[in-house]
Amino acid sequence: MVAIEAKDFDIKAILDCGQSFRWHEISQTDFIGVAGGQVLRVTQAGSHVSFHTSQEAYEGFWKHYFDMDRDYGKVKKALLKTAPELEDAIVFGSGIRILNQDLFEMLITFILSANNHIPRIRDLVRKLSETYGSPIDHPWEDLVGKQYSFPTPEQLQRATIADLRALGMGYRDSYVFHSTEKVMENISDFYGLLELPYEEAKKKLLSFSGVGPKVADCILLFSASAHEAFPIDTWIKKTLERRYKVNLNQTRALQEFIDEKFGIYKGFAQQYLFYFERENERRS
DNA sequence: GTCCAGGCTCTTT
DNA sequence: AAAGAGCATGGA
Repeated sequence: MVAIEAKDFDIKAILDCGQSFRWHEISQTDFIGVAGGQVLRVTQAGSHVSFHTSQEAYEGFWKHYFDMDRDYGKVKKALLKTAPELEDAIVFGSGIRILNQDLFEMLITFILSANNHIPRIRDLVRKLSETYGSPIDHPWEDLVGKQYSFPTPEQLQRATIADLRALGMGYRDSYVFHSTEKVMENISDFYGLLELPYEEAKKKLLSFSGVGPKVADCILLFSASAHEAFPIDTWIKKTLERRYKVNLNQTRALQEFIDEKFGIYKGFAQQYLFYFERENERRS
């Protein structure tokens, strides 16, 4: 087990802010989930965070996954400078961190997210993993059952469009199928996206079936540390409209407003706003 | 039954 | 460039 003292770390906020769909909430301070072919349990008591895994696995994978090398105090300070009115959202989501997840997993997951509810996205990702991924041994089966890795491109290529439709993903079946096919044409080129500047990477992602501006931004933000991405979805639209009285139809003007308001850390701003907006609606 | 969801594709102005 | 129709599925 790896125990650390962490600043700016709230496991519930991190795993419940819509960036990952592979975690089980045992309690608000106890989560079990899958990434990188491993199952991890994370428990938290105040600033005391325990990763129930080996030192090697933590250093070699999870530390980067949870973005532990970034100073979120600095991020929040920079955001508050240009957008002081964000304080309520930043305080509320103070422990959010943006995960570094697998690029292919984000591609497929966020294709599935389009025009869909979060619980159903979670369900589809689980079914995909159980059907095409690999089983992983872990000590918490009594709590969360058997766990499976998210399928690799090779594994997912075994699925036909009809297979995918049968899982319940609706019309997104062909998007998933064709995007997987495109990834398989040149896997190293696909993962090379991670090294490209944001604009170039986004342009490439937009050529994938089922990937539009919003989905591309989510993929880049959650797998490529592209914090200049600002995914604009239904929740963010509501927030921007209410807080800033912006005109959502004027795409260019909106983009300029976002750039100026949130600067180079706009991806983090988006996440604080998304979490704040969604959690407050849940309670009301 | 209607509305909507971390929107996209395709067609028409 | 911008706007509109259609889209599988399931929860509210």
